[in-house]
Amino acid sequence: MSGPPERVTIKDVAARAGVSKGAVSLAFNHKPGVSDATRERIFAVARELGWAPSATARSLSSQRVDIVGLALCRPARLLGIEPFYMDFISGIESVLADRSCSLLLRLVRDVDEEIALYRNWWRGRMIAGAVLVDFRQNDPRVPSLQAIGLPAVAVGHPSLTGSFPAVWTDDATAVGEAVRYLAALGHRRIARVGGPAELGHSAIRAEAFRSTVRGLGLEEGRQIATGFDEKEGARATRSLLLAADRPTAIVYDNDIMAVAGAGVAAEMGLVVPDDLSLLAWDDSQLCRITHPTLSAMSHDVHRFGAEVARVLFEVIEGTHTGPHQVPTPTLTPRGSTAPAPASHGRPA
Amino acid sequence: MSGPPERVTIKDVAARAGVSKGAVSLAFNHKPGVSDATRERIFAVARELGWAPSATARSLSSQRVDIVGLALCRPARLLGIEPFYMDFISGIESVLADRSCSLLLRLVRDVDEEIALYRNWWRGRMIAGAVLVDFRQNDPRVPSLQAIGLPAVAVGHPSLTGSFPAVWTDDATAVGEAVRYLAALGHRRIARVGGPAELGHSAIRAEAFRSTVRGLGLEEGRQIATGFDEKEGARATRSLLLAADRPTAIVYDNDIMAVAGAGVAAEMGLVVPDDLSLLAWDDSQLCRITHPTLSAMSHDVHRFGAEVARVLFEVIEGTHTGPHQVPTPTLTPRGSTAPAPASHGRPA
DNA sequence: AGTCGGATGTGAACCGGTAAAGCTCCGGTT
DNA sequence: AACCGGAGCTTTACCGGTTCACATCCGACT
Repeated sequence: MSGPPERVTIKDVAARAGVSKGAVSLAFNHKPGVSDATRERIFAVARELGWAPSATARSLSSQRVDIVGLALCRPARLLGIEPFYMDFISGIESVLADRSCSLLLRLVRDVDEEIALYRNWWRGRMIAGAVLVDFRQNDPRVPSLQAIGLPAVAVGHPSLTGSFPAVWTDDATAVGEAVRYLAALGHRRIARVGGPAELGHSAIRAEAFRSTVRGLGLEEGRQIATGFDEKEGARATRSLLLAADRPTAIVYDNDIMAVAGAGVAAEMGLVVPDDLSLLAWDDSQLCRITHPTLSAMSHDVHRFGAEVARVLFEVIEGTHTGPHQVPTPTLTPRGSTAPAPASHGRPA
Repeated sequence: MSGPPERVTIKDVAARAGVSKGAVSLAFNHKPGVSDATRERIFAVARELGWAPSATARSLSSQRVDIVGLALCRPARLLGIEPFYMDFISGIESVLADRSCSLLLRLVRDVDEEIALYRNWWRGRMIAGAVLVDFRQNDPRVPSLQAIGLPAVAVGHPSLTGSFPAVWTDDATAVGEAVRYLAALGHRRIARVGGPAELGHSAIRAEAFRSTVRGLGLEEGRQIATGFDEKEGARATRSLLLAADRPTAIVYDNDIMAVAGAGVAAEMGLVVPDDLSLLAWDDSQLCRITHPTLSAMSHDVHRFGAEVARVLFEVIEGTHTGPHQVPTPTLTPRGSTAPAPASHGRPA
């Protein structure tokens, strides 16, 4: 009956409005060269026919694309639960939407797959640029992607991101603040459950933790590197709490592990925060649904994403200036941190 | 120095390989018409020059796109924390990746924006099809998107999705199972904290809950509709537990609200599961990081997403057959459900 | 010897836009 | 009267692929 869809093109609009394709193009791109009357007429016809310019054709001829790419490389299981990314993505989107640009998302298994993907996307002119996350030390993406000239913004400390423009938070300072806060509460044995050792920011935080602890003259705090998920967070916590000289406070590298840690504490009969203080990172709703609520190093992740997107556009347009630091995470005390228990208290 | 990027095109490859554009195209699409020797040579040159066909140009001429769209309409705050979507998306991706197809993601504020977005994407030939989620009763997307002929697969009960092919889980049966399980544990006053009333599956679950409770001769169970987030989940739980005849078991419509509910119970001095049983929905890691762990109606969300993607391809290719039901969520008992407390137990 | 047919390619048209040059009026200058 | 400049369009040449009708060559068959 209706046969193939027979979709309407610029030619149909032009014919119906009694003008040339060029005129329609000018009108739709809000360029001078057509009178207001004609412009109106063209729009009316377009509306009537239900026409919108083909993004494909448009970007073929204009050599511009309004899609940016994001590849996420953590295991799906983990991505699902970590609130960080969705919030981050929504921040990116908030900026993209203004420029009616869209986000191409792909979950990949490893860095090689990620590099191959970006290469295909870029060479295939599918994306105008990309957002790179989860930098490791000597990240292989830096040379590979720089070689193909992919415009990209890197989320991570400038020391890790090569010549890609970086957007980052000052994790070192934040870790310092966290430790000083706990020390002020009288804690002298503080541990840290960190992310994977290869991840660049893990190393930065670990080093900051070590130096702050030392600077304050606290006991050398144990640090455990994990895979960022709840299982490893629980295991690390258990290991810390079973040690003879168990810590009175633990700092976590994300909120999932902190929640899991709270579960372990409960399971071992320790009362949070009386017996043990817990401090999460990447504050999200997750920290507020538990009982007690979790103190955290908060972070406006949405805004972070938005800033990343803004910088990406600068890169794409070639107007990029310097590196961009976004506000340092700040401490949000809630129910999971309290003065150290008396027996472990600060010596007079 | 290097001037503009000067990206390599099919013409460069053809010239270098000493053949015509057409030959290169044939070779790259694995079509007959070029000898093996020539094909090899072309591939070698392409590799040498770092060329990949432009997706833009390719889809302009072939009239096909390898991108599918997904618009998510819940508030970002909520999306971030709800593990469901990331898991769902990763399931979709697992199928898309095989066909080297990508996912275009956008977060929207409301249904109108969503409709406008899909319309633009489709008319602009940006996507080959779309995944529609969160159906409401008399969903406005059904007429609007059907009118523009968007190929799409609907996630939701067929009674809600109009003529869009549906992929759904049998929520009614699952709710029945949940209630029967609790009844078997001796609970006679069971409540339910549901999602937004407008959402189609909320209505379906509510009705199934009502009829199962009635069928088993239990007390009429209170049901509260919420906005799906942790605040409302907590509030609803509080309201249920403060009532004179408080329930001995509560069924939640997702896992976030269940976790929040557990927090409220703790805050009110009720011990889960001794005083109160809780049952979550959309089982995710979240249910395993709390203490006690949450019993839940589990659901292979990843596989669900994969099935959705498969059906979408059928729709796009016009080979779609019947509606697709994926396995009904099954009960996964954990630490948050137990026999009803004696004082509320089943009468002899 | 003549022809048929498959394998291997070529060339040009086309997809649906954009961009830049060109053409036409038309009022205002010189 | 000849000239100019700008507003308002039209024409035309791309963009980088795909596709299809048509050339060419070569061995085989009658």
